[in-house]
Amino acid sequence: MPRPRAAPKHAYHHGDLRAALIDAAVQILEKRGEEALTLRAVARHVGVSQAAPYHHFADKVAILAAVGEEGFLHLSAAMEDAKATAGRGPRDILRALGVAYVRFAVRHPSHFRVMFSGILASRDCGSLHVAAGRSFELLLGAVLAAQQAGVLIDGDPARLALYSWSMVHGLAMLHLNGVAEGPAGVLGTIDELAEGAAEAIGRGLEKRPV
Amino acid sequence: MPRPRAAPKHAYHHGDLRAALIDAAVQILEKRGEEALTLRAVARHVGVSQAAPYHHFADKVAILAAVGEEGFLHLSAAMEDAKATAGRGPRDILRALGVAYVRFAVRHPSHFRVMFSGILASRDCGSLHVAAGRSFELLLGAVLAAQQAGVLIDGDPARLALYSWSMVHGLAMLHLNGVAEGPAGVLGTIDELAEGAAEAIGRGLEKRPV
DNA sequence: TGTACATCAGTGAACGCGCGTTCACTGATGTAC
DNA sequence: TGTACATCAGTGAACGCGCGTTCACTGATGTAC
Repeated sequence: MPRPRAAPKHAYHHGDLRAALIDAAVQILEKRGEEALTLRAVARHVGVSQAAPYHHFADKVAILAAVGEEGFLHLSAAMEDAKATAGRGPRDILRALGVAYVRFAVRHPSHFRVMFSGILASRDCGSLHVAAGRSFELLLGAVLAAQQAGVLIDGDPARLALYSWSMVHGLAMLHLNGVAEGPAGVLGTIDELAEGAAEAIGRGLEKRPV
Repeated sequence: MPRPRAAPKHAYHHGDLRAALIDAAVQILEKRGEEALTLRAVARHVGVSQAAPYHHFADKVAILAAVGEEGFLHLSAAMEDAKATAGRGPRDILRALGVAYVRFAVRHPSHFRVMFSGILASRDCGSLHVAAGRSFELLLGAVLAAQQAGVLIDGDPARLALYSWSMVHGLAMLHLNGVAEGPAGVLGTIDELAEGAAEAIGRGLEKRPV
């Protein structure tokens, strides 16, 4: 995203402090973990006074919600992308969506963790919920299309979508916790595992002749 | 006025403070969430001085690790139980294990969250890792048995176990975040969803004639 | 074009708070003799 | 059986710390005239 104007080096005004604060929050999470995320640390990271963030976020929860929302927006974009470049069939699209989901989680672990840290349970995060809903609807649309094409079993499409989601969400979470490489040993790259998981759930939900 | 001898209602020594502290930690997590879990709050909850926990846990991480370990032990027990009371076939056992996993998560959400909060990544938690490993080996054993019975596809059994695990883990996590009832609408009880998910992954990994 | 002024986005100091942890201590308990 | 004593498991006070948040302020910016 091109910034409108290169800010003078030591301007009193930052230019786009809000975005910088969100970036800083993500970087702190990435490098030092959830415990280390404080509003003061965020302000320090950007090089701004500790009171400055309050001009952009009401409180600490608000900046976390912003990180989560950004995450869901990126996730939706990644899924749209996957859909656009996937193979022809509705099953190819579903598979691609699943793989894209895991890839997103691996590439943006801090966003991902915030997205599912319970922040969704907070009230007054309308735009967060909108962003999250959009991701789910993308998946739901793909399930519906596959059902209409007759390649997926019948039944509540939201339920099938939830199963697909659960599959890749679980893999992503276990991977992020290092457990996919822990007790299970070396099983392959996360991309391979994601492909395999998407294949497995696709197979589990496909319609087949009796 | 002669007072009756004060009954030793409140003994100086607690009896089993360690266990009481773990219980208190779980209850605080349950009622007030992760943020509220402090060693001082735990001590307060038990009615003991704030220094007392240090006779049983080296630091705050240690008590979390203890909660996690307890969780994995309970999970293993629940899985053993499910295995023992499941139907005859190896596929029935796998399904029962999956359902038991989700049930455990729903019934012990605080334990479950701690178990997968990244605590597994901490060093010096030998017994935690042993307990976690045992759960995974239970699942792995069931996968192996099913493969040997010829009802599961070939391939690295650890990988198939990871897929099964991911399926139910994802469902449990999404449910705990309230998202399984959120965008997806009312899809049924979590038990029904767990059955469906276990069925789906079982179907996805089953061996079938070409 | 110049200027007064409202508004915005920062600053720096301060507040009260609860935290993790340590310390010297003391009451309770178990055991050797 | 009684007792001295080591050990254990508590207490209560204190430490330094960093946190979230608020406040009165001030420099920068945009705009109406």
